[in-house]
Amino acid sequence: MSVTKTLFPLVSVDVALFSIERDRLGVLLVKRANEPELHRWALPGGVLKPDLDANLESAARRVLQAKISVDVPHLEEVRTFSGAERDPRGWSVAVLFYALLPADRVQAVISSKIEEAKWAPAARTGHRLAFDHDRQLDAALGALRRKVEEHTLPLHLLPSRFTLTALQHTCELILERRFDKAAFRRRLKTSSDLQAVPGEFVRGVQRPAQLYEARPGFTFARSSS
Amino acid sequence: MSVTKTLFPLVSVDVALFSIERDRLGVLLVKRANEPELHRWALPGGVLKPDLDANLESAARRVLQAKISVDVPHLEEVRTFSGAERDPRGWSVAVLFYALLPADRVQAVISSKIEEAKWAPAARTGHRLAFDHDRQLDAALGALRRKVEEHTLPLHLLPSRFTLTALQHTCELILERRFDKAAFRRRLKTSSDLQAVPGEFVRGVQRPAQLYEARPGFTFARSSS
DNA sequence: GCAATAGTGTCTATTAGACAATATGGG
DNA sequence: CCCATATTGTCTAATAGACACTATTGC
Repeated sequence: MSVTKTLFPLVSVDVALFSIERDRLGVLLVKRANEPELHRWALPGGVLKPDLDANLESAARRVLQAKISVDVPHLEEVRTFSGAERDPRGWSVAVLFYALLPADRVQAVISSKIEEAKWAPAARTGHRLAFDHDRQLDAALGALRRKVEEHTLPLHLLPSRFTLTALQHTCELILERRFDKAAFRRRLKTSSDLQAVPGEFVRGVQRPAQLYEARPGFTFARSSS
Repeated sequence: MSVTKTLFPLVSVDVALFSIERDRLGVLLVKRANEPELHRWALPGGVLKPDLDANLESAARRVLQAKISVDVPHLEEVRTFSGAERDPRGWSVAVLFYALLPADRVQAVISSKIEEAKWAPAARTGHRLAFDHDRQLDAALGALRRKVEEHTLPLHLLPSRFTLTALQHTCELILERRFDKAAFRRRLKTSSDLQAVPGEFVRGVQRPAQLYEARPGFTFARSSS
């Protein structure tokens, strides 16, 4: 093992990519094609390349592009995972991001994938993931839920135009909890995140439902500084 | 410049150490003793040493110990700052933490310091800090304020025993906003974070004030996962 | 008693949840 | 008309802020 491995940590990014699929909150898993942890399911991730990446967030976008050919509308840092034990290749730092993908682009991801990939229920994947990715997924899901819990709207998980019922249903899938319809809508009325699309409705065997879209400038990111 | 510099990023940790001093929220600044940014005030920080550090949080603790000989009761990751431009030495990743120091240990830090250090008002230091540390301090202060805003008690900024008035005053200094006394105390009564110390009071020219302490197991950390 | 701060009680405005009522298109 | 779902209204409980009141000590 070279000297650099003990003096420089391995820096990588991992991404928990969330979307709504099969009426649940799903996370994208990829099957590892290399040692270590060959053939085990994992969050998409990759090693930072300073010559290619402007910063860690760019690295995360590059990884998603390389593994599953997808551009995501929202990407946010969660936290780091570090130490000598988490990866057998040596002392490593993984910077975890989560990303949101609109539900209407779920199929595109699977069909354009480069490596073997699949959607799994975010809360219970049914696999033991590679490395510390089970903990990472827990942390990413916790971060997403906290945001929605504090009333930030996960609009990036929806098509560009959506009904209030669809939005409520999305929040319910994330938090695994039902909301009261009247209270939910009352809150949205006083929010500046949404605007109705005049004259646009979804029709069915019932009263037409008004379509809404995100106000220009809407962002899921926290008002950090 | 060696090849390693372009293949491996420089990984370092920076710490915004907060405390209450001179009746305000202070942050500890150290004067840089080396190039680059020689003699400029900065957040204490240092390069990760995989042979010494179990993980990034340990690295942050080691840096505080080395620069100002202090052990902090609370340390929490904020986010990363990364890219080729933030440090003239090359592509770098800085992992930012904030730390809380009890007010009764403020003097000890300054007197035991190894490098030149001082406390400055956290919200307006009065300096342009080295590298991107102005942005880092903004982010750390934002993270601390969000926590207090969502009703987490910054008990690590107080002595082990304190009055409710002192606790309220600390919160007010952090958020730069006054609270209503009755509402503040009502909230604390239903919280499980505090317990009265039976028979312990602070006496003065007024009615004695009950002393409180943190319940065993209290933590300022977020219930992440 | 007086000053000073500790600690409590009360009123009101706001908000969330429960639940019911009304609206409107397709068949 | 009937069904299904959209959308709105009402009642109530919980909570936060404003403000005032009472309590207890040193002097």
